[in-house]
Amino acid sequence: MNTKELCLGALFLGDASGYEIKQRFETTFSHFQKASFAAIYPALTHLKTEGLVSAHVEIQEKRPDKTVYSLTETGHQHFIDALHASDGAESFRSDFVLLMFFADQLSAEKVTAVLERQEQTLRQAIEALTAIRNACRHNKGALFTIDYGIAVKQASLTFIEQHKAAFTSKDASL
Amino acid sequence: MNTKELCLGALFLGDASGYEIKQRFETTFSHFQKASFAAIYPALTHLKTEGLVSAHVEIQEKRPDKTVYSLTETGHQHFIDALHASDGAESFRSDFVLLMFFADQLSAEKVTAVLERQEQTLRQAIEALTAIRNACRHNKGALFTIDYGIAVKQASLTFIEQHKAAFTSKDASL
DNA sequence: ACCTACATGTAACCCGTTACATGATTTG
DNA sequence: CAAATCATGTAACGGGTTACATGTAGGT
Repeated sequence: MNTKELCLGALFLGDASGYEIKQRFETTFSHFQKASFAAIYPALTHLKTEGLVSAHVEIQEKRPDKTVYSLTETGHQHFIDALHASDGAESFRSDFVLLMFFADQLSAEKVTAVLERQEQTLRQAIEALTAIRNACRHNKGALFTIDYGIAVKQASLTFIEQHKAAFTSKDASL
Repeated sequence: MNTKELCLGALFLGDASGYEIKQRFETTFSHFQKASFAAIYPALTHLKTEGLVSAHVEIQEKRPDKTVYSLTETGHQHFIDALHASDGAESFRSDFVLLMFFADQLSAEKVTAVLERQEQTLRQAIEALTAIRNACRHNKGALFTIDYGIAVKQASLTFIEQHKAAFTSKDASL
C-alpha cells in the first residue's frame, strides 16, 4: 500500500485536508503506517486528477484556508478493492536489533543507551496507543489493531527488561 | 543503516561473496534487515572503491567463480563507528494491521484468509529463528536478538489466536 | 524436460525523504 | 520574543525494487 492508497484509507474515516490526513497517520495509523507531507500533498493532487477524491476549499478565520478532500464513490470502491488485493505483507527493519546483534563490539555505555532508548520508545508507544484506544472502542477492527500493537510492544518491553542485565551488569556471564 | 553498511556487518561475520552475503541476510539477519542482489552487488563495488573491503576471485570447479570480499581494517573501523553513530531506530509497516483495521469493510473470507496467512507467516518465522538459534549460542548479542524475535513473534501469534474468533465466528458480538 | 542452486550484474522505475519556502496566529 | 500550530507545497536527492540477462551443474 503506497501513500495514495493510504490517503484513501485516511479519508475513509471522514473528509480531511492534507494536514489533517497527516494527523491521522500520527495517531490512528501511527503504529503500522506512516507518511510525510511531501508524500501526502502530491498524492492528493494525483487522486483528484484520477477522480478518486473531490476537493473543496474551506475558508477559515484566523487560520489559513484549507482544501478539504472527500472520497468519491469511485475512490471508495478503489480503496475496498485495494484492501482485497493486498496480501497483508509486513516490513520490519531495526537498527536496534542490529546494534544488539553486535553488542560485544560496542562500548558498555552505548549498549546501555541503546537499551534505554528502546525501552523508552516502547513505553511511549504503549502510552500513545492506550490514549487513543477509547476513541476506537466502537470499531472492532480498529480496536483489534490497537490491542495487537499494545500486546506486541509490551512483549518487546518485557523481554528487554528481563534480559538487559546480561549486558548492563559487570557480571557478563552468559 | 543502508545496504553498504549492512554488507560490512555481514562481512564482519567472515569473508563472503555477494551471493553468500545475501544468504546471511536471509538467515542470520532475516528478522530485522533485508537486502536484494540488486542492492548488494553495487554496494560491494562501491565499498571496494572506497577501500572498505578487499576482494579476490576464487576459482571453483563445477560452480561459477566467485568474488570473495573481506573487511579491510578501515572497513572494520568504519562499521564499528557506524554502529556507534546509529540511534537504533526502527521502521515497521504492516498491511496486515491495515487490513484488520478495515476488517468490517472486507468479506468474511478475506478476513479469515488474512488472519490465517499472518498466523502461518509468524509460525514459519518462529521456526526459522529456532532453527538458527543453536548456531548463535556462543554469541551473547546474536542470541539476544534471536530470542527477542521469537518472543515478539510468539506474542503476536498468541494475540491473533486469542482474538480471531471475533472475526471468524458467525457470532460477531464485540 | 524442468526446476533449483550457484553466481553476478544492469536498467528502468518507483517511491519516499530532507530540506527549503512562505506566512498568520497562538502559546509559553 | 521564540517556538509551536495551522496550512500547502516544491526541488533535489537517495535508496531500493522489479525485471531482465546469462550460464553451469545437479536433482526430480
